[in-house]
Amino acid sequence: MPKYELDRIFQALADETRRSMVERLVRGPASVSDLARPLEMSLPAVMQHLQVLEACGLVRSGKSGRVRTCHIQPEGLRAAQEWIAAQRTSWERGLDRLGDYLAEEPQAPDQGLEKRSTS
Amino acid sequence: MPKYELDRIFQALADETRRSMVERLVRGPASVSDLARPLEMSLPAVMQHLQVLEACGLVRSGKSGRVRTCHIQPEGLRAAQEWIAAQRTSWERGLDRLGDYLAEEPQAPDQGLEKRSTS
DNA sequence: CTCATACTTAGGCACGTACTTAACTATTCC
DNA sequence: GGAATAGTTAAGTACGTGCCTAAGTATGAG
Repeated sequence: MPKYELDRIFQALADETRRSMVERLVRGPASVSDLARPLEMSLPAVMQHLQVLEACGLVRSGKSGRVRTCHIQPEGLRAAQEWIAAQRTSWERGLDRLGDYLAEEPQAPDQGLEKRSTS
Repeated sequence: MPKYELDRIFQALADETRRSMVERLVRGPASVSDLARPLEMSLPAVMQHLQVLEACGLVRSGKSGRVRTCHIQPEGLRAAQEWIAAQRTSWERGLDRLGDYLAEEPQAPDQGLEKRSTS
């Protein structure tokens, strides 16, 4: 799991066309033409989006005859979701600590753990 | 919730610097200088990343005196996480259907619901 | 063999992104 | 008031992204 994997995964998901390709592929495998049909753009453009999705590991594909069949690889989605979940958890822990602080010390506004411009 | 919000949110998260700013901000508010200190880049560069995070609604900030204090706005993280969760759910439903299919019709390989090249 | 299908490659263009340095504005401290 | 602090604006550069058209390759059908 290389360090810049999340860069590439989020980058891949940052495009409506590629998200719609993912939305299609979670329902089952599809050929390149299947993916291209609803997308008002040229086939080479679809191929490029597909390459982005493959480069970050979200999609895999293999060729059989003249048809390339694509299927999703859900591991990358899980990694992205987990990063977001970790941030939201951390944020909620912060709210809890704030709650504790307000509950425990309603009249002793402690100060001294904060940022002091160390420069 | 405009249609291209997810574009901007995923785009914002597709950068290690901005993710590290989010990781900092989920632990509590911070000034621009606080955000910049661990980031080996100029202050204007940090400002630009901050603007990206604000433009997609992940962060808000306000100025008091000469200090701008930034804090996270978790709504966007939730929206991104939910899109991913929906795809993963859809994918898992597909696995379930496949399991049902294999369990119900182990010797009658039904065909006819699949993609037929309609072109 | 011949033709249509299903990609694939190459090249090019417009625009976007991630920085930089230099110069400027507002606040706070002495 | 004058200097340090915190942030902001402007302009420029290098590289990345998302499309296109045109021309190619490989496979399947007749």
